[in-house]
Amino acid sequence: MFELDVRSRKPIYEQLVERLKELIITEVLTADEQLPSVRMLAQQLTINPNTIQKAYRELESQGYIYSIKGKGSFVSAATPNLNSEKIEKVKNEISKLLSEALYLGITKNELYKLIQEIEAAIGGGIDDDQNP
Amino acid sequence: MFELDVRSRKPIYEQLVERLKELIITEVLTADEQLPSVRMLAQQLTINPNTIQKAYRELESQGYIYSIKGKGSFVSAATPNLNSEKIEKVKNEISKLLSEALYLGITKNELYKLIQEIEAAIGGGIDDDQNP
Amino acid sequence: MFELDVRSRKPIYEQLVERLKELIITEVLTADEQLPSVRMLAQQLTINPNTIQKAYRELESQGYIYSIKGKGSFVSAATPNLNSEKIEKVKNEISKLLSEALYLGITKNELYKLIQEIEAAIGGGIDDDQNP
Amino acid sequence: MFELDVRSRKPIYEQLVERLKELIITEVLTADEQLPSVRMLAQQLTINPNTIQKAYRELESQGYIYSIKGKGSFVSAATPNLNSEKIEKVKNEISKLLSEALYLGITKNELYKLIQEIEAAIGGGIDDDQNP
DNA sequence: GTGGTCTAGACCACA
DNA sequence: GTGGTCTAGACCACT
Repeated sequence: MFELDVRSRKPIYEQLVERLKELIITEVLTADEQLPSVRMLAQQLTINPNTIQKAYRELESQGYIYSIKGKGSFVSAATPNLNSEKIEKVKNEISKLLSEALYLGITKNELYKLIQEIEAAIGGGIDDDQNP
Repeated sequence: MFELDVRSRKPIYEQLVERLKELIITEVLTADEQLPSVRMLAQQLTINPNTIQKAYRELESQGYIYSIKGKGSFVSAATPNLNSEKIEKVKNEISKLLSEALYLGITKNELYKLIQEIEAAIGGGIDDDQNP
Repeated sequence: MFELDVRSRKPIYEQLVERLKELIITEVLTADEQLPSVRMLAQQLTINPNTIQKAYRELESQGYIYSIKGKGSFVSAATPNLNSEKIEKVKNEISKLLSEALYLGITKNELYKLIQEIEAAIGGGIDDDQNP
Repeated sequence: MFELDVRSRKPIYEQLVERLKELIITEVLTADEQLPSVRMLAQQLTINPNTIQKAYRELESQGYIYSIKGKGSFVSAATPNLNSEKIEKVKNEISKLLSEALYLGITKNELYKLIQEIEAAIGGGIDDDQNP
């Protein structure tokens, strides 16, 4: 479920954050569902509990999960901390990657298809703007 | 020409790599054009020459530029290291960002518009599949 | 009557303390009124009795309630542990929060309004210096 | 400059965050000023560097400072990450404290005076809404 | 049992 | 030199 690459340049805790975000966004993990405990996950992945906690803390500050002392960590319901600043940042990142993609020879059609696929993967559970 | 943000979390050498990629992709820097020398650029940007060199090395390994000992660094002709592996990687990154964007509430239409804009900025120079 | 947010970072017992203080301050709970028993409240809120007890102990040590063995817990008559030390502490906390508020862009007028509102909610029962 | 209470219930790193916020808000530390390095401060306060870093990281995620690998940590220019959600939260905290203050016998006038003082301490450097 | 804090000490990446 | 990541292990607070 969590494939970590300990050799990667990307820090382990960031990989964890990414992976968990993904699971939350695709609703594999649903609202208020309990996440594996810090210690258990640490044992399972054979990494240090502190590293897990760092990931969980980051996810919490980004609004994806919430942690309660003595009880555990849980998935937040929908919308994370969304301020327009963050949205701009994401758009900007996408722009850069898209232009690189086009330069590398990925066609517009492929990109459109990509969006469709992603929407299909997520959209299922949520009412989207498909019926304006 | 090179606006570096010393406050950014992103390492300066990475910013340089990104910016130069951008200039190459948008064909502001054209094939076989000579890049400013490491020393000159370092002096101009008042940053450490090692940092410039690291950026150039990175661009070379990604296939965007090539260096000739004793002469300098030059822009590669179009298509950099075009292995399918890299394309997959970029697609993957885009997927992640797109799904996060949708989760954050950015609409499909906005994403389509983004693609259009980017294509407009680049498109002229590259043959795309716009007329299938 | 007691709306606890199990998702909050704030420990449940602290939420209880806060809520009970509020009820006492706004005189919903009046002097010498009996508080619900630890067990009843625990059952009603479906939380651990130890948690309730911890809250009651805290309120007692702060002078808001008093407990009589074998009889129960009761609201103290007005003025809790009114030592100047505590007043200084509260003032200090307020100062910090106010300066952060101003820094975040909340205007003085908003703060004044806040004070007015709170006084309106409480004021009736306490003699204030509103007519100097 | 930094008076830490290692015995306090409040975690050391939180005390640090508070204190640094205070220094930034009151403009003792000004925009783009360099903070003491993680290691230096750790040595000076005789606490573990990780603890300092935790504080710095928290301040960064709240938008008060920014850190650059290899260079140091610096005070952000003015406005931190201000979303309306956070403002509401601060207002709420203030409300609670104010009502407790009034209950403890602090008068409205004292509170007004407190606001004036704080404004004086901060306002000096910034143009406030005193001239509408 | 849960999460959270802190330390000591190692090693990496950046400038 | 700077910040950043990670580990091993201790101890605390909450339920």
